[in-house]
Amino acid sequence: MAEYQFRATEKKWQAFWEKNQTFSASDDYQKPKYYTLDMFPYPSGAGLHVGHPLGYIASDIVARFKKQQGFNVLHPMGFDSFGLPAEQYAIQTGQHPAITTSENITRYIEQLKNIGFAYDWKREVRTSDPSFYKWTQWIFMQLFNSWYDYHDNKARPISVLTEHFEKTGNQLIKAACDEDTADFTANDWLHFSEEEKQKTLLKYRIAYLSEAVVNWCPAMGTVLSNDEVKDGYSERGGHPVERKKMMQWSMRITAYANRLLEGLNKLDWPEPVKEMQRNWIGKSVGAELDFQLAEHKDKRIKVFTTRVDTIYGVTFMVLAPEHELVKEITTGEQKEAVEEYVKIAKNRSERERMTEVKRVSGVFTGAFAIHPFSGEKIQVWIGDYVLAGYGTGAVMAVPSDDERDLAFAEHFDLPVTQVVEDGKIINSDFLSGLPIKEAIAKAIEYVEEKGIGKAKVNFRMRDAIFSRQRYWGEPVPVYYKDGIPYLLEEDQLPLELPEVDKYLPTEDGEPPLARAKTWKTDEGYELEKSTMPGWAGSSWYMFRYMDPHNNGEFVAPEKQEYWKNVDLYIGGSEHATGHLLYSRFWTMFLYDLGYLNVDEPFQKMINQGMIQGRSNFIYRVEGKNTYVSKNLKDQYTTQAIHVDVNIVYNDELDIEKFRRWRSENADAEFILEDGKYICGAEVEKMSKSKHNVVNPDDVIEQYGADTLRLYEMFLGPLEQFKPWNTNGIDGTSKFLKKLWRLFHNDKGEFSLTDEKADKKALKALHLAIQKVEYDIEHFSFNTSVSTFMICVNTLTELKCNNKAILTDLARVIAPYAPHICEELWELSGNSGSVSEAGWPKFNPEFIKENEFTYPVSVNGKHRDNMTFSLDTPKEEIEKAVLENPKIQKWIEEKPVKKFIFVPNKIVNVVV
RNA sequence: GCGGAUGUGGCGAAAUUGGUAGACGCACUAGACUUAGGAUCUAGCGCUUUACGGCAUGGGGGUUCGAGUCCCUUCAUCCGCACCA
Repeated sequence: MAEYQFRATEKKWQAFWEKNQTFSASDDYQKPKYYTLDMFPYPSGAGLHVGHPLGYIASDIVARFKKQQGFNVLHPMGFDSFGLPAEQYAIQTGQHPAITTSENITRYIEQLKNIGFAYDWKREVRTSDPSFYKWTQWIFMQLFNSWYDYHDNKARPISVLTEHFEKTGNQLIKAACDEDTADFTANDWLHFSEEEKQKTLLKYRIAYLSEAVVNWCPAMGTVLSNDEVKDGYSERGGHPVERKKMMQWSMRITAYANRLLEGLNKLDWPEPVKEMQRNWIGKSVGAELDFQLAEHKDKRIKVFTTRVDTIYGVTFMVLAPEHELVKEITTGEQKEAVEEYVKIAKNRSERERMTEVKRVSGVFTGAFAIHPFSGEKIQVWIGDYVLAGYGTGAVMAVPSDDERDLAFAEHFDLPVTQVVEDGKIINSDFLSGLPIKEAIAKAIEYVEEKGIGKAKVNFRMRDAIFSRQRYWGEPVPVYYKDGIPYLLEEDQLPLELPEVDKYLPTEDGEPPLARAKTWKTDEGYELEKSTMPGWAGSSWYMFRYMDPHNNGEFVAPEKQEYWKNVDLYIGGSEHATGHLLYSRFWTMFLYDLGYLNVDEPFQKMINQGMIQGRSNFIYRVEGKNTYVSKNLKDQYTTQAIHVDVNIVYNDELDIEKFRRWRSENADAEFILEDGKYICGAEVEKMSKSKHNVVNPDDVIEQYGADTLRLYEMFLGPLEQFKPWNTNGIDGTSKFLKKLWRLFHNDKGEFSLTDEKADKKALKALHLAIQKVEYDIEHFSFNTSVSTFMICVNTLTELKCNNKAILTDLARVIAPYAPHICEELWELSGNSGSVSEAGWPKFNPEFIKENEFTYPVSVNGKHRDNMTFSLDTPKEEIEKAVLENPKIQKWIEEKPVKKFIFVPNKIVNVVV
């Protein structure tokens, strides 16, 4: 019998789709649109493993399904191709990252095409391509040229701001700006020098230059992330790292904090991701208070608190060691101790300081502050549990009500005053007796009246540092004149990466771009040497797919208006606070300036779980080239060794392949159980060194792309993390063979008839149609595969060869297993792609029952099944049930208390 | 410490509104067929019991005629955030 030839068939249809551009999205604005997108991958040198396509398969199913339903589907793929690995490879080998990256992308595309995705490859984008990053640079220019107006709550051109300055100075403007921005009048502004004007504007620009604290590694000449610093030394190389202030580009994302928070409510996203973003933004409502210092009447310590009501419980204050007042207020006898403490704290990374909760440390500055309410003198300490970067870098300590303050007070024997009892304020003068909420309101009122402080909303989120001292990223389109940054002209974009001799920083610590022969404008001005971070390109790429070849705009307005935003976004939840927040920020910004008609990039999102590796082990008898099977290993002293999972089947080692795997295995000996060598197994991350990487190409070679697609979906719920295990794949492979046989007779000839359709067969088909529609709506792809299996089994049993039913079946399975369904569709006498054949209409008539088999219970325990037609009245059912001897047996002549009858569900007799 | 998730056969899992727990698949067992295949088909497959039954969704308790599902409590595993004032 002719079996299904998956290799030839899959290649045939992949070529067909490519030739006919079956999945190219048209700009047919009459049709309803559907935009489904995968988080684009970074093309790593290792290629795709079997875990990568999980989310891609899910979105591909949705894309194909929507296309069959008549939507104009946009389903593109591209590459996030700037990044560190290519740069590090370049440092080691001298190969230009562009070459490495392009080779990796070629491999990725081959692998992706092999799986048969319905991507519109004509729209592919690469963030490292100058035609793409031209627009990343262009967006940076818009960010530089804008400020955030809190009055209208949107970004506006910087020209509007300068007009304001010319008329009224900066005092009437509610704008997002640096903390230290001084007031000035229109007259002041007019008399500012060019330099002063530009420096002032920098404090307002959304993309701005300012000093930021970074982890600086002098030996490597680079900035390191918190992650790369361990105990004050670089993770790689072990060089000392210091916290250093550097001029860095930043993004004023904090201006958007409220909108980023509010916007979450209208998004159809997984609740945990929204929650993570809410926590990251970290809005807290409270007040900012000024504490006057006892010895320096002109100096004040500003604190932020959410609990003004506990003000009478303040018994001391703590400053971050980096706080600017520390030096000024420290008294002579405390000077040495304070300096010592500051020095130690400086060497500890932010992460360390935040991690070591239990270690209480601090030093008294010798200074006192005056309590603004009671007028008492309270001690001012420094302690590294207070972070310079959050709030004002100082706290009013309320040890009675805050655990950390209490630990500090107990450790240093500082006073504690109880101010809250049973949710009411006590020992607090005019606040005493009030519930917390009312006390907060009253205290803020009082504070504002007295000019001690004001109500304030504080955010945990900080502005995002945008500079990277790296080579393989977008150059920043900025040059410097007299130390002031200016933008290039638009027609100078893209500002392409220069050639450099090495991809390392220079000896004096400048970024790699400083190595370029000329990194200057035509007028001879120095260009910016840092590059943009990885998230720059990925923050707007979803709009580029709408119009990927446009050389005059990042996207044509009419195209963006049609495609709007992404209807369904699929990717990992690890991007919850990075990529997903930055893309929302840039989208809102571009919306404010009128370049987009949506203010959110991704309407709906789901997170696919990661697929982990499943490693296999063999057990080598110590000192010998002998391996013992898993269940006998306890009889020997053994050493577990990772074995390539690709030569193990259902945990049984293929000994012949093992002998060929490595030369030293050729004469290995084996101690078998039941004639087999059984391997151990463990779930670990997929990695080359653990020999547990499964390449989709190998699975496809052996089973076909359709089997891989079905199996990945069948593996379990999409969102769940799960180990890859090839053991179950035979099931889906068998299913496709059965599907093929359904269309063929015993001799293997294709044979369908036009005989009248069997009712049971119609029911089986329509149950499947209904189920698939439901499952795609609910992202429950695994149960759809089960439904297909049930349907095919039923139709096989019924010996169904009705053409109408089976061609409909091919249309229903097509989104999941497109290659085989295309072939069956064609064999059935149709031309063109099954993806253009529409979606079969679900008819509830075919699955309608006229009787129902009820589980009959007594006191909730199932005792029998009874079948009744749907129009049987309740009384008749009750009579029949009570007369059923099997039921009577359990009632035992006790009186019936209640008769519960739920139509189409259950019958329960309570006695 | 805070937050989130998850816990169901030998394994992956299903159960949409509280209504016959374990669909579907893997593995396993027995059988059939055979140009011997990692093929196909049939039957069985949670535990326990000769059987009728009884017991089972991490443990304990509760609500309900009825709980994997709701509530309380507890344990375990995984993930995220972390002195956030």
